[in-house]
Amino acid sequence: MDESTELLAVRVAELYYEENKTQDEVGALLGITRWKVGRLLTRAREAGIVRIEIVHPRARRLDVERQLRDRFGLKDAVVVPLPTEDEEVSPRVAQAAADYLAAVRPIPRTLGVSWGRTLDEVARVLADGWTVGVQVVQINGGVSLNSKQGTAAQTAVTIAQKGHGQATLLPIPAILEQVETKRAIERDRTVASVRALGASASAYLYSAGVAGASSVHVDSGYLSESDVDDLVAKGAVGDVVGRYIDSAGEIVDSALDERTVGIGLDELRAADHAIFVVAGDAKHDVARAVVTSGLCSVIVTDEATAHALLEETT
Amino acid sequence: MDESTELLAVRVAELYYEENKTQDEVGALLGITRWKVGRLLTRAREAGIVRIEIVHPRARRLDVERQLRDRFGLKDAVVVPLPTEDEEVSPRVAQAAADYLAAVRPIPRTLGVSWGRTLDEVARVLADGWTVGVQVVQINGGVSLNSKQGTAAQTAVTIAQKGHGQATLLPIPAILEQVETKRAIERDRTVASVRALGASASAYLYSAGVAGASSVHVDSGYLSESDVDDLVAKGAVGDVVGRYIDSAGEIVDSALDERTVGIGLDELRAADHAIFVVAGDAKHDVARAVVTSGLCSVIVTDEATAHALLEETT
DNA sequence: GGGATGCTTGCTCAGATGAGCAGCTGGTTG
DNA sequence: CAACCAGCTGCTCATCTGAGCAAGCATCCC
Repeated sequence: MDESTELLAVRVAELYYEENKTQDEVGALLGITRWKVGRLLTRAREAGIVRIEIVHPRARRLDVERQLRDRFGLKDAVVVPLPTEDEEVSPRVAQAAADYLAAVRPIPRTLGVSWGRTLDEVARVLADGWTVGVQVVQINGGVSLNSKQGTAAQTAVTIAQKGHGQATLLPIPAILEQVETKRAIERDRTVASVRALGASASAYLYSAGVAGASSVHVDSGYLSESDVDDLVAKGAVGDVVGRYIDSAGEIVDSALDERTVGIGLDELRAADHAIFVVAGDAKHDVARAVVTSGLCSVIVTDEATAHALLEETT
Repeated sequence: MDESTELLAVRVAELYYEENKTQDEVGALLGITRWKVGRLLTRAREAGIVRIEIVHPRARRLDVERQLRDRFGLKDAVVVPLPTEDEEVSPRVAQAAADYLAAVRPIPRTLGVSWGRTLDEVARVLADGWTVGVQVVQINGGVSLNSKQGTAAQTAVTIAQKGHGQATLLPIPAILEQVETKRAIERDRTVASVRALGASASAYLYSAGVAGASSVHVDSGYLSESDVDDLVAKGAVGDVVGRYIDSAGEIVDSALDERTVGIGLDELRAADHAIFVVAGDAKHDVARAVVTSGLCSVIVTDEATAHALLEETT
């Protein structure tokens, strides 16, 4: 588009969009036909001279969502735009996840949930009465070894209460010290029944953690910093439902994995609705591992993460 | 608009504007009628959820222009939007002034110009061949007492050359030390004829200076800093074609004014096209004085200045 | 309780708009 | 020099969209 055409397009756009004139009127005013006006408007939009944006905390990026679905064979994707100011992204992603959860059809009777800061936020912003009579099951161990115990249970309970249903907790440590202890616990009738209920869930909601010193597992005392360093050295990028995976989505340390209580990755991969919620720049690598290895069927994330996933050379 | 309506409006806007669906399709997709879709779109635009902006260095703010015209009884107004990044406004305003000048109808045969940094920029960006056979006349004295002599002449000459016409200069100081000298000079046949030509111009193009230590008059040695301080003490807000005015647009110091060579303010007020170009936050006060006292019939400025003018309580 | 009021809804209809087409123009190539 | 191609122009026609209207609905006030 040469300069004079561009300038004309600007004038046309001003009269049409800011002055609310019809294309006919604009044409008469500038001495051109209404068809030319229409064509100039199209070109102005394509050239980005006219920018139409939807400014709302709960807006979504449908084009990016489609790309994610296509590229990774996802059932669905929800991408939230980045806030303009120095606002946080995680509340927006959490809100989007809550909205998505409330809109899942068929309505999940049984919902398997993981825990963590992200899911906590989701539970908090979930609308009261988002469904009726849901059965929420915790899918991985979540009793903390230090002060912050209870948040894992809190997440599941909140989601259940707001869905006018009930929560079934898995009140055991996420990672045990001995394989034998883990096996013994899993043989326990109560625990086994919770695991079975979890396995039968029609939808799962979970997030991921980054492998590093700030991991929740270090924080809550299941792993030492050096344990995590070892995992990273072996290629770990983060954890999903307590299990550490590498960039290909494979278990990094099978011995550790044997001591980890909760749903298996294959169960997630086989699930109808495996809703993966992830926000923030630190989690791009884990997110990529999860998405490329088919660990989720639905992703809820922010635009920056989505672009990071898509930029990867195919 | 309550929350759920707003959320619906966001979804509607996304599908309509980002996915390019028809209102009918959007309605079908969301289970509402197409009329409701249309109404939601209107409300979304009104509520600012959908923001349509025209991003172009030569875009204008027609709504603000209208307000300026109405409020101050101007013949015309050109308002340029503020650049988003840390770009300068003055090139944009200069470009707008050049565009405006080239579009003035009837085409001015004789154009009176002032000088200064702003007009210099206008001259520089003016399109070659913006008109044919124009007669450009300098309307106020412009021989500098120090190094930068020639820029005043340069401005007029450039505008004339690009308009395939010729420039008539006023090669005498802007302000003389003695009233007698000024009178004597004005009696000179050559000077008088230039003044007469200037008075007969069908359009004037000029800017304004801020009264202060950084004034061009101090810079070029016509006035000392203390002279300007005195003027400010007497209420001067700035100068127009070399003459210092107060916020009411009145001459501040008639003795000084008597020593100032060039067109009189009344001649500007009487002119058909008195095009006033002003950019930058520092000049809001002078701009207000010029505009409220009828010194210009056309203003070319930036959005910030325009808003400053309009905010003033009536 | 009854009526008035203001808001929303679905509709008709006219006006606005985009897709597609044939003719034209200007520049390029053999 | 003629043929060709790409891009632009003005047009028809089908579709899309907004204005305006009457009915439905909830709310408020006496």
